[in-house]
Amino acid sequence: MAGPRYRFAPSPTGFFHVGGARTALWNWALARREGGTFVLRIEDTDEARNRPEWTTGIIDALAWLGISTADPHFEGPYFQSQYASDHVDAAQRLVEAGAAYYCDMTPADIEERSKAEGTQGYGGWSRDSGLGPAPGRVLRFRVPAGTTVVRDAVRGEVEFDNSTIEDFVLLRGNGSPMFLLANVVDDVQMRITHVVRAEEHLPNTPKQQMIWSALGHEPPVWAHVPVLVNETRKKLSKRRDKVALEMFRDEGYLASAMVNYLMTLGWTPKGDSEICAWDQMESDFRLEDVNHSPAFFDLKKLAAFNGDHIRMLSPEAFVEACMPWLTAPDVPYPAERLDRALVRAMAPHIQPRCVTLADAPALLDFFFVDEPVVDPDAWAKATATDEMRAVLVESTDAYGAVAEWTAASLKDLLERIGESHGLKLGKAQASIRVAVTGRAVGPPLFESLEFLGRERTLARLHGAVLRLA
RNA sequence: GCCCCCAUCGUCUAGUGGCCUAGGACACCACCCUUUCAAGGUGGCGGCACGGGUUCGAAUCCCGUUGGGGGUGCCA
Repeated sequence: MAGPRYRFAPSPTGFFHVGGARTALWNWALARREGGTFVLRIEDTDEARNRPEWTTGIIDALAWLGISTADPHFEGPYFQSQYASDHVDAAQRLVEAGAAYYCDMTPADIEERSKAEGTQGYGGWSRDSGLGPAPGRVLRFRVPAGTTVVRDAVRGEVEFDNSTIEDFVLLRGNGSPMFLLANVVDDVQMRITHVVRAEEHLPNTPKQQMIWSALGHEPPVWAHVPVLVNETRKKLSKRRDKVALEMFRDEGYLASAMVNYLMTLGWTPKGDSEICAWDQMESDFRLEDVNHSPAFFDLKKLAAFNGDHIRMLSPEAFVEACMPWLTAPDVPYPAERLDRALVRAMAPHIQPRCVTLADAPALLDFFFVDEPVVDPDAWAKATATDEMRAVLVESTDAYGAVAEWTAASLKDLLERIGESHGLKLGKAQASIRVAVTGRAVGPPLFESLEFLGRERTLARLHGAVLRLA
């Protein structure tokens, strides 16, 4: 496919970082809207190659976000490790062009010498020693005098004085290429036109840009987007923070909500609402509009987005999305007891009560268990007074004799019984609710009773009346 | 140390010299609605880091200070 080529280059670590997810999404939106290509290049290491599940994890996570390998705009995955010989070849060309030289100083040598001279870092001491390649010698880039200007789509022009950049290492003493070199060589070879990545890479960009030039190519369009931070304004880290996308997926966050939240962290869609569909965001997203400052990854706001997106689902789609949670191993009923039609009927009552899909089972499980597990505190509160107990007993009798088993008539009946004891509906329904569902809170009671059915409701009420004695 | 980036309510942001007595969203609080809990509705709390300029006029432009973050490895 012609058009711009955006590359996304994650390194496999066993989980997919939410910050990486946002960068992927922004690249994806751009590549698609501009009729270009999203190039996935896995920056694998030895460890990653021994753990293929790390790579499939990345692909799965991208797919969950809607970044599909089957899409015509998707290209890859490539693996950096496959191109190691190209990296070394490129380094050779740099030597021939005089843009790189060999250096035999070890880190200890450098420290000693800089200490002696009272300077900082490597001073380019081997620049003109004319050393050839040999084991233990590193290849360094000969940083030219002058300044390097990085043209960045989100930050504008960033100028670096080359004298502040030391002659960095291209090839290690054992001949293996450094990340910086490998990265550029791959980008050149894959004809990458746009590099959109996290801000932490900005200080290394002049180095990469110099390699691009030394290799005889125009550098790509750079774009350094702000990092995601935690409440202490530090870069999100796996140790302290919840950063694995997979974890959110497994906890019942909707992909659409995750995508919406991530897209709008550091960028705002045109319209008057930040709750926004993918197509809209894809057509609105501009690097130029991305914020310059780090953004706090706010779990509460994510939760709010998720609730909104759950409510936006059609009842059918909601049921479908909930199924994995409603049939999970830890659910208190056998999975085959789940009544999908019943869930569908209850869906409008369940949706506004879910922050995540994982909340659904607790709102519905009383339908599918033989006997609900009664929360003792809730029971005690709901049967605390003589009036409340009387309501439970009388409504059990009345429900046994009711002609029409509908939410409306059940409500009507209970309302009257409650009034005769000076209780409003809110109080009067409490004991019935706990008796039938086991909990003090849940979906609307009378609708639930209607769907539960006369027989099962009455059985639970009789059991509760017995427990009163 | 040196280099780079950043700075609007607690948080995410709108804002590109007059429309700003700074708008929205999340969170929080109150009230309304109500069949518990939610959802929904209405309202409230709350911010341009500081100091100098430029200008008739600055959240917006410039300089400095302070604060925060990142980079600076034979890590990726």
